[in-house]
Amino acid sequence: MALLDTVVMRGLTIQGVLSPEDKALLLGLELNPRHISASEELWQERADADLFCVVKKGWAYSYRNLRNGSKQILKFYLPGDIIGMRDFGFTRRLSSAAMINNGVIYTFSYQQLFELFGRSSLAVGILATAMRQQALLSERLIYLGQYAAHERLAHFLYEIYLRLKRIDAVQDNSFLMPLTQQLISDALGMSPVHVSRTFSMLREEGLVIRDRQHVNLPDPEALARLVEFNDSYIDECLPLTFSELLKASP
Amino acid sequence: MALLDTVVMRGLTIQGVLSPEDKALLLGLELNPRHISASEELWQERADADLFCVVKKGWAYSYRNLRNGSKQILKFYLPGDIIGMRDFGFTRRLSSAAMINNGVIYTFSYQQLFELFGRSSLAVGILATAMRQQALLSERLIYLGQYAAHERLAHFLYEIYLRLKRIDAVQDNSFLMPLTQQLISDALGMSPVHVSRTFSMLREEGLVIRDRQHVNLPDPEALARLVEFNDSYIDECLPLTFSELLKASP
DNA sequence: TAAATGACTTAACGTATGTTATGGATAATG
DNA sequence: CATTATCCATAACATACGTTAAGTCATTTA
Repeated sequence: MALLDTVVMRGLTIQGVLSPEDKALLLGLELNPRHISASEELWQERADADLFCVVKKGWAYSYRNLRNGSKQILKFYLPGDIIGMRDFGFTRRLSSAAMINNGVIYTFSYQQLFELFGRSSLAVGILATAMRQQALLSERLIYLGQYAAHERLAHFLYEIYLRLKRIDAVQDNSFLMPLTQQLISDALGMSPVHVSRTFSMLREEGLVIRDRQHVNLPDPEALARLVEFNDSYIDECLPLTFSELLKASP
Repeated sequence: MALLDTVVMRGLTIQGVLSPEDKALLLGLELNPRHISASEELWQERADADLFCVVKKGWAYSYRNLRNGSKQILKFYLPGDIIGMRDFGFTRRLSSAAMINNGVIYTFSYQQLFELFGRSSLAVGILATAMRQQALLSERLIYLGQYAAHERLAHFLYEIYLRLKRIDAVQDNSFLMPLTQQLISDALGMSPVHVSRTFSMLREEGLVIRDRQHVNLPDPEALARLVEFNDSYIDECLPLTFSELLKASP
């Protein structure tokens, strides 16, 4: 019932691509229906990520509480939607989730999902990559939604800095960034003129020194303090539980 | 070399969870290095989605051109990043992609990715679900970045409308939406007061009638025309090529 | 029934950001 | 070398949106 009710599984079923064994697998999953009352939390940010749910009844949403007191909602979940796939491939939740009104959900452990993959480490790795990309995207969404121009630009530069550092393209806190201010403005949802203004601001505060494509961050940690940087989404390792499972399998 | 260079594969390798066969599989992939010059396009929105790439050298970006002449950049790609996973599970590209400076990429067909999954239809289905979720998120990012309040709200309402229609929760263009304006404001990145103002605007234009949780869209198509609604990301079927492949396999 | 609470509307005012314009520096082109 | 285009900085002005506040209506609680 439950997992088969979800949108994609329905798509697969309709097209007849699910083998009888696959269907049996899905139908054989343990069903744990939970009744949740309005505004009750399913989990909090940073909690252990070990399960996902299918909404049977009611609306839910996932969100991030921000330092400045505001919050950004990432998604509303309607009946049939899957909550919590986002965190597959991470050890901890990247966002909180809560019911909006009274409802019913079915929960499934990541381990069950894992077994659906036939313990193929490649498939798991690819899904985890995809989820990490999504985490980057979510982070940008949060910044577009909730922060002012200078915070968005600071966050952007710090993200680029971290990603370049991972591939050894940063030396002495300097790196090459082949982007025009026009491109940056198209990414951050602001006008090119305001990107220029904002760069000037950051320069005056001694946070960013830039000459054409050469960018220097005199004090990256100061930038990181200015923005609310969630470094967990950069982390590149699969949860330990996964590697244990994979190693244990034939 | 190429796929193994990517971030997650590196993670898997380090943790020793990739079996020798998996590694052989990855190493055995055909390598098609392509030299791409600055600002050359990799593909355009709505082109056939049949491959993804790994960036070896240079920067690239994916973006959407919008009706109002602006564009929203979804992501910058640095060496080691994978471009084009986003569209796995769709028949056509949801966004364009282009190089920023001169560079080199390796291309892989979705078919190759497909075979890495051992043709497990479940694994493919789950990845496709995940990619569809990501598409929804991208769409929201685009709206947060580029559109004014009334367009964001209109887009939001139309998305909810479509999603509810799919689960038969719309009757006579009316549905129940258990959201406060506070929640909507947290989702759309605007103040609750401005959500109210914007609802008034849409009401005066005869686009949205609302009484508490009851929402009526007298003319959904008019709403859809107001916003630039990309309905391809709602479509729930796997590309036909995939189901053919799956059916053909044992 | 009265009081209190929460959701919403509308108004007044302030501000961050968009828009348009101009000039200067650098790079590309003939 | 001259010319042209591109990128960037800064200024003046316009506006969409945030903030604060006050008032209405419905719902809950006493």
